[in-house]
Amino acid sequence: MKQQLHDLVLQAFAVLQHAATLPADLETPDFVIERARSREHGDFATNAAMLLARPVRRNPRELAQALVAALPENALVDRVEIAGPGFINFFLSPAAYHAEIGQVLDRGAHYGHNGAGNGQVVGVEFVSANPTGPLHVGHGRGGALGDCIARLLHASGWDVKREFYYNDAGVQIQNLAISTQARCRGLAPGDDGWPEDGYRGEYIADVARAYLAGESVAADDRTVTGARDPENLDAIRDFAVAYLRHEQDLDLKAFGIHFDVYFLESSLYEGGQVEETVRELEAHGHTYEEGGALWLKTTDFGDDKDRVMRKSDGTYTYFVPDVAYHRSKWQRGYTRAITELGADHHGSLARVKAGLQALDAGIPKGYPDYVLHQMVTVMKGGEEMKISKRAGSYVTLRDLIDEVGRDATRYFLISRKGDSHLTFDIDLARSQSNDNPVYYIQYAHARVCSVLRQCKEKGLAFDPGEGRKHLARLDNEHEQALMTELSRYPEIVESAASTLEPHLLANWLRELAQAFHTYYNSHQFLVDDDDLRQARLTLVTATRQVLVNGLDLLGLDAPESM
RNA sequence: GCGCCCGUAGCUCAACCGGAUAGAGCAUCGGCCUUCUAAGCCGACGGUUACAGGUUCGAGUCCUGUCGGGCGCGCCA
Repeated sequence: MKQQLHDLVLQAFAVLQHAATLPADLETPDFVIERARSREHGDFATNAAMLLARPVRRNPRELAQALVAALPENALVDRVEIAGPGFINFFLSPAAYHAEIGQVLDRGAHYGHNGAGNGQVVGVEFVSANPTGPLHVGHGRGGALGDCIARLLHASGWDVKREFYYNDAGVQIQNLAISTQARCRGLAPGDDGWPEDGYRGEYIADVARAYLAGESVAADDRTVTGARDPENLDAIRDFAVAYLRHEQDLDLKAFGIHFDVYFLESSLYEGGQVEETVRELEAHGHTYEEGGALWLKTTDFGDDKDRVMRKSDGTYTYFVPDVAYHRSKWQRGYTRAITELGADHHGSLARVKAGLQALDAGIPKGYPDYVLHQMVTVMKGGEEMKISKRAGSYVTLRDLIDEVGRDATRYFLISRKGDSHLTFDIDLARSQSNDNPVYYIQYAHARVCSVLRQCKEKGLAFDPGEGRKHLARLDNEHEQALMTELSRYPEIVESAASTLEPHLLANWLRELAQAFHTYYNSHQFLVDDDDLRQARLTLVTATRQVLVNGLDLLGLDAPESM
């Protein structure tokens, strides 16, 4: 709808230029078509005339008159009004909405999708937790965000690759190995001989038990069996990494997330890509030696100070493999890359971007797109919840899923903009009542299903193909409100995808559900009047389709009964 | 000290990359079940968008400054 109106205004603009009402060399203003907020302003409005006013030095309302007069006839538009400082308000015809209902039914699961991505490859990296413990709430937020972004981009015509990157070799992994070894020896946190900064969570004891029992765990296409030997640190490390990766896989599965690629940091070293990256940076003259270390001149690319790449002991700082990793994304054909991280890592963004630019490899400026999320505070019984039994020092994703279920967890983590802190209220998320937006939305879907079931049981005729002929019977305010809401869906998907902000969709779904519930309470659908019943059930069927589509983009179920 | 993010109703948060009278939910108060699921609906109350300037037809949104909160500033990851 929006696009069609946009085209109409463009045509009017061209007409005025042709008639010399507007200068022929005038650039088309960057006008927008937007939804009118109140009913009296029609369905859509454009600011085109107000934007023209300045360059041509004429009264905006006068220009609006001219534009309106030049608008081509179109079946979508009933009438056009000029209002306020020069807004052009469009009042759509009922037929415009009926056609949209037809679109919903015809396109089905694809309604709302668009081709913006044009089949290009986009790599979406998210979660990327190191295998040193169960996933925590922050990973959950990143996971829900990344997964929904991936779904939105897929629906927008991108070829999406979901990627999980993890460090399987560094200092933290060594710490994991030592901690597990201590548990193997029967030590507990606080005991003499317990490693300083060792991982204190109870889960480490589980790893040690499994290792000593010689259990086998499968992760990342390989199976590792516990060697039982408490002295073999390498074997312990291998086993612990596999064990915890397996655990994380279970967490992710329970959360409804899958990845196409698991990328190991160690592979960058083994494949020589870290070395290559360093050589390229040196070859392009963006490095220098000082104090026995190798530095990268990241200040040439917007960082606030230069960074050490290779320490004087010969090892690399962590950002070098980060650069090598993102270089590999580019080399693997990801014309676009999205990296989802906790906001506590925002300090590394500038240097990774700088490193990529310093490669002079044709990587676009600004690559990759970073999406950050702020912290999550978990509240329960009016108090902040900080610890879990298994992990000790933090609330795990599994804790949340166990407490409130997968759908509520996903919804609550996705429903707020990433860059503000999130308070996760467990009591609210658990409540199976009108307090809970997840159930509110799903209940709308279940109600539609229930109505359609009853229709069948009562032996009443209903066929969407037939109902489409009678949509003109939908003439009350609640039906109009619902149709208007439905027609917004493609715009919401487009907007959420292009801004990488799934919360727009989460919030809108609530509005759609509300429009449906209001309608449900004010009008009977299963009426005796055949044509009217067919029309109403057709509208309700279209509503169900859009609910299903929207819930799916958030990774939520659409239950048929509740 | 420097950098990034945030500050909107009592609480949790929206506000379509500058638009018209700033919206929801929760909480509080009051109504609606002999009718397709009351996990629902309707209504009321609630605001100087932290503060002060600036930009323009028009600012919660952009710019500057102040205050308050979070995070980051290592030859740690």
